[in-house]
Amino acid sequence: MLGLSPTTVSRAIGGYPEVKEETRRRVREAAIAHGYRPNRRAASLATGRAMAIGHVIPTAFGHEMVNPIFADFIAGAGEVYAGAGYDMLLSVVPDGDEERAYRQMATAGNVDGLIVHGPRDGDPRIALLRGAGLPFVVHGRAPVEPTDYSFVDIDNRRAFRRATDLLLDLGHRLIALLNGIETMDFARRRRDGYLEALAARGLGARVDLTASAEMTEHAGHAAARRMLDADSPPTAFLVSSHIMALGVRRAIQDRGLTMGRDVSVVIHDDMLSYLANGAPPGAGGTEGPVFTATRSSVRAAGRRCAEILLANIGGHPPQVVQEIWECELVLGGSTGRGPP
Amino acid sequence: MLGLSPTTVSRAIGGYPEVKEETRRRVREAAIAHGYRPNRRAASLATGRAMAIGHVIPTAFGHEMVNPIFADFIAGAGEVYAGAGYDMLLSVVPDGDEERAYRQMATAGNVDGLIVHGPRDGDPRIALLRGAGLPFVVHGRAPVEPTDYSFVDIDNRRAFRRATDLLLDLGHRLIALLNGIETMDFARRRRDGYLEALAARGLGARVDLTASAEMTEHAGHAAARRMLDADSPPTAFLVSSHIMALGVRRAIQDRGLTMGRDVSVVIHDDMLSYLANGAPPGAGGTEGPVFTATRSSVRAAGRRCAEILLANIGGHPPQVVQEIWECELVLGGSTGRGPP
DNA sequence: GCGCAAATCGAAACCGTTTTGGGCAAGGCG
DNA sequence: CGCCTTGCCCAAAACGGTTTCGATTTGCGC
Repeated sequence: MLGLSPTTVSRAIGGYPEVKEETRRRVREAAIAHGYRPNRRAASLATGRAMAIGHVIPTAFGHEMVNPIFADFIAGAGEVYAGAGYDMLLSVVPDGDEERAYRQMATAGNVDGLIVHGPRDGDPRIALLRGAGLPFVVHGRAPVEPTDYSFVDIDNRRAFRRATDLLLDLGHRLIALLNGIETMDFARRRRDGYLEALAARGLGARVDLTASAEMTEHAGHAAARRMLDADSPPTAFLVSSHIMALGVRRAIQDRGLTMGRDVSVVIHDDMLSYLANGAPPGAGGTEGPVFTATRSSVRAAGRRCAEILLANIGGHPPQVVQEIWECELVLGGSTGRGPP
Repeated sequence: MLGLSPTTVSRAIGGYPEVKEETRRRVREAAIAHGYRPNRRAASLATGRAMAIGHVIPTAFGHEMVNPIFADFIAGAGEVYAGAGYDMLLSVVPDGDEERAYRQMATAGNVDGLIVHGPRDGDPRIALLRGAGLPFVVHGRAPVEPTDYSFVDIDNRRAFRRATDLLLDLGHRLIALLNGIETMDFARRRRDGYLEALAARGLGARVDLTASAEMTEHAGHAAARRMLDADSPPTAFLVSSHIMALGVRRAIQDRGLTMGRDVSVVIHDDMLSYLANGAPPGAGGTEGPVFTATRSSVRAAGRRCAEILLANIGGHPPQVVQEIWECELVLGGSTGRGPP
């Protein structure tokens, strides 16, 4: 249309210096006027870069459950991708097929890198990806101390150690732990922190005061109800997720008890956007946090993982970045002194 | 490696008939032995089909909010894509940039179709996509009666009409509506159903008993609290989302009232996997629903949208499929008789 | 006016597939 | 034996860009 070669058009749009400014302007104008945009697939083929990042999100641990933190994590990562011109490729797979999905993404060459979510015991994915030579960043980390890959994680052990210490300091002795499924690394570490705090005061954990389940409202309710109905019920709960804690609160109220007075609750808060713990930032309220919580934004983690991955893809040599974030400990209305 | 041409390899793997069975076997074995997999981008370029579906998920309505129903919707759609060999391309964009994101996906040719989420007043996206000649399916529908595009929606008006009727039948007269943001089509229709039910009994809506906000726990709490503190507070709440209702329940309990006895609540339940309303299927409990609810699985909607879209892409001629699903009305413990 | 560097552009190769249009041998039929 | 089909395979042309290499023009110093 403009009497120019594909070469020049490509260079004009790509911002290369060897085209006259006026030509570039003409090309740009014609492009927007006619809605022309370079075909991503063809460009990818030519450059060898897919300009896309893959996320594999597992669904179901037996049930049809999708972890609600993904929405926020993905939102965070997505912001970064969008800013850098990358696409996000999502693969939703049943829990067992996960490995196949990773392998497929790695070899089919339609992503330049991967984010690995929630590593588990003896997770085969990391070895697999390292073998495939594809850059990746892990959200969380594998149980054995990793040495040579990038990850972003929170200090789960320390967070739950501090939370347990807080409850102990308040005078609680019967502290229940409502954890996620303990084949997941984060749940394992939280349990360790909990046990460590108890042991430091010469206390042992009572088996009937710990539960490990999917982090749903229902599971929280069921476990809390069972414990509250037993002999010598707990006076405090340590709960691994906000959503689970909603079920705990319901169970407490079912029994005619008041949270924060009769029973204390400390949660871990991922700062999900639709589930602010108290007034969300910017709402301008004076309302404090509902739950006392260890907290760390999963959305920020998504952003950070994406940044690290993109840096690893773009800039050589690939840097190994390992970040372990400290959680904030916020005091809310859900904790009070233990029984005398 | 096998002394075969690319042609034959392509046909062997693609399952075309003009290759000897024994050759096909050799190719297959060599492929898995060496981890060969056809490059998706090159294949896409050659065939003209991207083998990917785009989803644009808006973040923030001013705040940094990502709608929690996306996780489940996407999980449903993802199942279908995976089964058909399609990828899912996600674009997370700030609310205003949505249109640009759609246009980009449409013209860059890296998707074969799109799912449009949550259409709004005078939504430009539909016209835009129709112009681009890209197949799409809308989750929800536009306010003006659509004629020629596919969508899957629930009968929001009827659901809220029935819910309101239920509360009226129970003797409630002061019924509050806690709705989503009413520029969204679904929220508009729910309001219509609510008003229609009131009008049918000669009742008008009190402005101070309706609220329209982001569907967060906090917004639900704030609105319910405000209403409960006012003169002649409502005896029942109609709440547009489960999460919002958690805030309502908290507000009710803050006031020392009991949900289901002092104040009734009816919600709309999207059946999110991590937020089962009562015992999730398969849990084997005898516990009934916590909330009385109109309900419809958003995950099923995701599956259905994906099916329709893939059918439209694969089979010609493109069929327009328009489905309006009826919600189930389930009775839970959150509703009781109104004041005498 | 000449030589040389810089600016500007184009031709052609290439990315890794799929698909079209044969080619060649074997087999069936008259 | 010649012809036609069938079975199996390959060469080459797309697909729509990017990039390398080279050509032509322009600018500048002398």
